[in-house]
Parts: sequence; C-alpha cells; structure tokens
Amino acid sequence: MKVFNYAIAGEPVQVKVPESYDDLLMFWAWFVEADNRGPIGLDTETTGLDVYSPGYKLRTVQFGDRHTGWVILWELGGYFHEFALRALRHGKKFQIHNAPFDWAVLDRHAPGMSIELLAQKTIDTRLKAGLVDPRQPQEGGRGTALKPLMAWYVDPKAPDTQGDLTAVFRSLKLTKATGWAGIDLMHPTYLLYAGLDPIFAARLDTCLDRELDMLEVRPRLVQYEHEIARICAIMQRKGMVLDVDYTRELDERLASEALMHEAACLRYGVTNVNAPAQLREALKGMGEVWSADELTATGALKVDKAVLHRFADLDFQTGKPLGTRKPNPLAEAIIKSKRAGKWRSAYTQTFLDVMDSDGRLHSFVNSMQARTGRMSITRPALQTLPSGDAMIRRCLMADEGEVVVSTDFAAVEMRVLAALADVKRMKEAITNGEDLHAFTARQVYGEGFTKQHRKVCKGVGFSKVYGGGAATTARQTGAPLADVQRAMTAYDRVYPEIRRYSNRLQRQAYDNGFVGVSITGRRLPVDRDRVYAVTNYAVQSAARDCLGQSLINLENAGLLDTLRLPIHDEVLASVPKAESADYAKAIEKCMTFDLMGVPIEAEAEVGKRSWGSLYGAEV
DNA sequence: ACGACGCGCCAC
DNA sequence: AAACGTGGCGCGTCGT
Repeated sequence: MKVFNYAIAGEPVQVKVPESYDDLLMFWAWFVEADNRGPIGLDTETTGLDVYSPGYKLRTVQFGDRHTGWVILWELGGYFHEFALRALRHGKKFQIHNAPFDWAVLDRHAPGMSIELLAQKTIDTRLKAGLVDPRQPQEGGRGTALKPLMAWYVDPKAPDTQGDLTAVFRSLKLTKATGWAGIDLMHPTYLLYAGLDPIFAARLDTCLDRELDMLEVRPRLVQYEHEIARICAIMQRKGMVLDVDYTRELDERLASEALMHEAACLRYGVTNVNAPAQLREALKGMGEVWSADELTATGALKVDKAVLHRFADLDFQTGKPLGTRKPNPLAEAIIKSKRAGKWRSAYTQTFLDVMDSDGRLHSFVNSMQARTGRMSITRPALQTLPSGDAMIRRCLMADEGEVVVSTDFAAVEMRVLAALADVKRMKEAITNGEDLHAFTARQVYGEGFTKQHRKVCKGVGFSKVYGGGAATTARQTGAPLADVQRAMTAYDRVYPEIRRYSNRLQRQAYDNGFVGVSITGRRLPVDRDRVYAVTNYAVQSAARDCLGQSLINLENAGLLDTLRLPIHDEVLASVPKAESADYAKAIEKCMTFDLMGVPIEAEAEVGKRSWGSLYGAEV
C-alpha cells in the first residue's frame, strides 16, 4: 500500500493507494465502517472530458472521509474493479463535486453502475455551492470549482488538485490535453491529488450544509436541483442522432465556400478574415467611414456583422441588397467567409469531433449554470444553433422511426412577470387567451391601434423583463424614441404593478446584502451598480424553474426517455412517428400548469426526422 | 504551451 | 432618472 501524508487546514490527512488484495481488504474494512458513519466523498480520474469518445478510459475511483482518501486503481482491473464496484454498490450516500460528470463516467465505464442508481445516493457539492452563490469568478463570485471553494471554506492553502497537475504534465512533456491520459498511473503527485479530492468533497459538504442552513435555503430546493441534475444527466446519456453523411457533406460544402470567399478577400490584402485589425485597415483603405457609435468597448472601430452589412449594402436581418449605396465587395466577401468558417468550426466540425462510435452527440448539460439557475449546454453548444437557416439543425435527428417534437412555452417570461408582480389586467388578458401585446396596444393606443403599435408594446414588454430603457427599446423596435417613451409611460399606467414589484424587489435586495430571492427560494446575487437587474433575475429564474418543473412532470409521465434537450423555454423530444400526435399532447400537458393564478402553457410542434425540419428543411 | 482578454456571433 | 438579461465558444493577440 502506498501511503501519502498531507495536511488540510492544519489537520493531518492520509491518502492510501491499495496495491494488493490484502490492501484492498483494508480499504473494504475502512469503507464499511465509514459508510455506517455517514456520507463518503467520491471522485474519479479519467483520461479526459470526452466521456463518450471511443478510446476513453476510467483510471481511478476514489473514496474518502474528512481524513482519509483511498485511490482504487481501476485501470489495473481484476480485484480493483471488484472492490470499487462493491463500494459503489454498497455505499449509502456519496458526496461528489459535479456529480453529473462522475455519473456519466461510471454509468458508461463501470459495469452495473447507472446514473439512476448513483443519483439516488448522491449529494452534489457543486449544486449546493451554486445555491449559496451562483456567480462565476468574473462576476465577483467564487465560482463553483473545487479549488476556490476549498480556499474559501476549508483551507486557503489547499492545492489546486486539477490545476497544479498541469505543471506536472509539463515537466513530463505532456500537455493539458494529453496529461490526464498520459501521466503514469503511479505518479505520486497524481495519486496524492486523486486521493485528496474525495476528502475535499467530504469537507466541503459539511461547510456548505452549515452555510445553506444559515442562509435559510430550503432543503426542498436542494433536493429539487438534484432531481433536475439527474434528469439532465439521463438526457445527456441518451444523446442525439447525428446525420453523419449529411454533416460531412455540409462540412465540405462550407469549407469550399469559406475558401472561395477567403480568396476574394485576399485580393484586397486580407489574409485572415478573423483578424479584426486587418479588416479595419483594409476597409479604411477602401475609403469606408465609421459612425461615432460603431466602436468596440475599448474604443476601436467595429468590424462586426452590422457594420459589414452596412458597407456591403445588405439588410442586416434578411441579407438582401438594400440599393442604398455601392456595395463594398470586400465587406461582402468577409461576411460570407466568416459565416461559413464559423459554422464549420462551431458546428459541423465539432459535431463530427465529439460524436460517439454510434454517431450520437452527448452534449453536456449543466442543469444550473447561470446566476438565475438557467441551464447551459456545451460540447457542442446545442442551445445556440442558427435558427434562421435550417442547414445546421438538419444535422441532428430523432431516433430511427421517430420524429422530433419541439414544445415551447407560450411567452413564458411575460406570463411569469404577470404572476410574480400580480399584474391584474395582464393576468386577465392571459387568462382570457388574448394576444397580450395586442391587448396592451389597445389599452395604450385605443381600438384603432396599428401593427407598429403592437410591435412597440411588445418591445416595451420585453424591456420590462430585461430592464431595458427607452433608447434601447427604440433602437430594437426601430420606432422613434419619443413614441417609445410615450408607450412606456402609458404601459406603466396600464400595468402599474410591474413598477411597484420591481421597486420592491430592488429594496429587498438592498436590505438583504444585494441578494434577491426567487419564488423557489433561490438566492439571486445582484451587482451593486445594477440592482435594477434583480427584476430580470427573478423572472428568468422563475421561468427556468417552470422548465425544471416541466422536466419533473415529464419524467413522472414516463416521457424521460423521449427527451433530448432543454432549451430555456423549450423541450426537444424524439418520439415514435406513428404516435407522434399523442406524444405531443402528453408533453404539452406536462408543460402546462398554474403559476400563482397565471396559466403557463406550451405548444408542441411535430416535425419530421431532423431537427431542421422544424425550420424549413425537407427531411 | 497556456491563460487572459478582446472581439464577434450563435441562441433564448 | 435611467439602467436590456442569461449563456457558449472560436479565433486572434499578447504576455508569461
């Protein structure tokens, strides 16, 4: 048995690495005793992050309490598998930092271990940390990574067990990308750090419990987030079918398109369309002039899509020629080349890179990412596929014999606002099934309101949700500033509760140390200089919890297996073609409920095999 | 080789 | 009095 002595917060801790059967028996004796005492820290080390890629391997499984960490060398197989599996099966409760990752790894690489099995005995310290403070480091928070949390709660000098290893990798001529797979299993720093992680999880859990209790965060909320995380992890495991042939073909098409337009750019001396400085100089040299507001945050001349479209005499939205000036051929070539290049690197290439051996994509779902609890989806970011053109979404498909169903909440953020702020007339309009923005326009402008009036009211409604002002709303709706200002004043007269609610929220946030509280009890930290944003946080957060509740409803209705992606106010599913209408109805039902007297409703759209079919694709 | 950051663009 | 919100991520540049 290898034994490493270390100290955490001034207390001695030990990391033990069983090397023989007898060593494993000692581990087992410890485990049984520790398991009776309480939850056990659990972690895994693997060859990287691409859990579903063909060569992926689980290397070690670690268990620990506050003082002892055990590294089970899974990679050695045999008895090591047997004891790790026995512990995973036998353990009553595990503390894991960022459990969905370890669930996915164990589900795929440890026989008999499933997300379902592990989830019911998991405490995720990352979820708990996010409920204490969801802010990322760049937002002034601690973030929810193990290192900063350990530094804050346990020991400022605790090692960065992930980060510090990259220095070790370098000394071994490995990189961050190759180190996790390439480092020798018996490397002492690797083993020590592997063994410390479950000790960290165990210690963090205690501290976070104390903090959650002190902050009066509801235990029910903690439990709810664990359920959502499990549902999202199961969705991730299922993944989505990639139309590999189509994607390859599209990738090639985009590549040649990019190449062609790059060649055109080269004629004007632009060697790289992704280097803004180059574009700036070339366009300046052609006599292009920027307006005073076309500057970046640091004061440089912008060369973004809007500016390029203006130079190319194209409509920003439709891409159609405007006929207002002589189009700049370079600007046009830049637009086309950048689009093709970006779509390739962000989408088609990534799809082909990360797909598993069965041609499925398992995007990683972070069920509680944003400050408001909103989810995010990465590798690849399937929440951000272009919607104006079907070609990218066309790559993703329902399972064989199935079709895609996309179910959206109807104007969920406006409805949530109506519910939270108890906006009397808005609630009536929604309950009566009226077109909300038209209803508002009628109140503001009278019976003879125009389409443009409705548009302005819609814009003002969104500005209420986002906290925007008249100037921004005017820019976005294209309406004159004075009109928007008048509409805003009238809006406040029609729905006076919104302003009152917003003021109340802001006052409460001030009094509560710049933290708002959502309807589900979620803490919503606000920036001191942007307290007004608390209204948006409350609305966005409640809308997110409508999605969360829907996911739970969908599971209870036996529909979890059909779910593919959560996209803020939408759930994407794959259902048998023959019964698609019934499934659509069932999904709608799960996403329909009452929120404080306001109906939250959803509408399902049944497509064909590809996701793109809902955006105009043929198949 | 890598992290931070600027810039830009995709979504809801 | 006025204040648009939340993310992911690729690429280039710069500094270490």
